[in-house]
Amino acid sequence: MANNTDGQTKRTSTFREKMIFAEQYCAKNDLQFTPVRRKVLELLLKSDRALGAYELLDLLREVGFKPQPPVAYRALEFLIKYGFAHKVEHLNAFVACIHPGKEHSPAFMICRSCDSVSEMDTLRSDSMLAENLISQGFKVEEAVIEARGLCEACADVEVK
Amino acid sequence: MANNTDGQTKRTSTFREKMIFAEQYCAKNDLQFTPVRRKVLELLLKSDRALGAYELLDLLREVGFKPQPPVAYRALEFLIKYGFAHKVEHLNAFVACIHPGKEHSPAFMICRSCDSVSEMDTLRSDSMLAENLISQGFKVEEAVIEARGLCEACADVEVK
DNA sequence: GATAAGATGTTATATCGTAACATCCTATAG
DNA sequence: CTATAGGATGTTACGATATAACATCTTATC
Ligand SMILES: [Zn+2]
Ligand SMILES: [Zn+2]
Ligand SMILES: [Zn+2]
Ligand SMILES: [Zn+2]
Repeated sequence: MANNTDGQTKRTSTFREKMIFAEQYCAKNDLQFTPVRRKVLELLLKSDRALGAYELLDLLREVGFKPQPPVAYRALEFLIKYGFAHKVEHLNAFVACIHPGKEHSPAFMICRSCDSVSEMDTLRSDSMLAENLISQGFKVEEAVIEARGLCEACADVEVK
Repeated sequence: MANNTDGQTKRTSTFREKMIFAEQYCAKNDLQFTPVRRKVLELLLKSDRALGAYELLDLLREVGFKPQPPVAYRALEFLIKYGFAHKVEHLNAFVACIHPGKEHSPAFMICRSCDSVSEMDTLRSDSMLAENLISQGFKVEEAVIEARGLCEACADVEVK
């Protein structure tokens, strides 16, 4: 989680930074960062797994909302549209973006053992892929890359 | 479709080759290439779009089968397991593989205008991606790449 | 306080996918 | 020629994911 001495602090800090960024981005662009939208983003940021829409609905109910499915889907639609979250197609589930505000197509690493989902740090995959496909006559506008396998921690455990 | 003088012939030929390959592969490996499985593969091969499971069910009914959903899903499961077809996650739909028998993770180009789905010719994307992610400590076992954009034909039309 | 735009509440339903169990079909063994 | 076992299919019933459509509320602006 962190390469400083206190994982929790590091994580909380990152979480706060992301929430503040979303706050400011919305203010700047006349977008309403409403309670449901804020809470859904919070829940996604706090999870290291991708969360399904109905899972989010349950979590929202636990904190006092009484939402029907469209509420979750609309919040997710907003977060995805403005780059705060992504959908992981292979899981029909959703994650917070690790670098919101930067134009990019996401690439995910999904661990089959612990179900963790992490977004690639680099944005290189975009250009790699685009160049490759353009040579085949296809004009890429958006791409989804989802790799399944073992995360570092789970690979270490499986050393047998 | 073809760079010979008769697109239909070329396509039919490819279609036949793929069916014969499946036939022989199943015979060699003690797999049953049953009527439903054969028909589903035929339908996928003849389509340039990805087909949903319920769409396949309708098509099967048109040719005399009377299948319930599990029938289609089981045929697809078989075809995917042995490399004759892939699922396009972004569409919740299925396509025939263009190079069955070769171990690979598929990469798709999905046209937003005509809905055509084509699989990448090369298998390079596999190694590209794996190398990239391994450097981040993730061991890729399988990957899904789905690019959305414009196919060559539709890009030409949109020249405005 | 009227108006309009956007957000949310609510119902109902569409779409995608699977668990579970019955039945059939085809080997190969006794 | 049964028996029995495995794989394939038929069938019912449901679970999980997602959206259409319309009512209501909130907020900002005029
Ligand atoms: Zn991202
Ligand atoms: Zn893991
Ligand atoms: Zn393929
Ligand atoms: Zn096209």
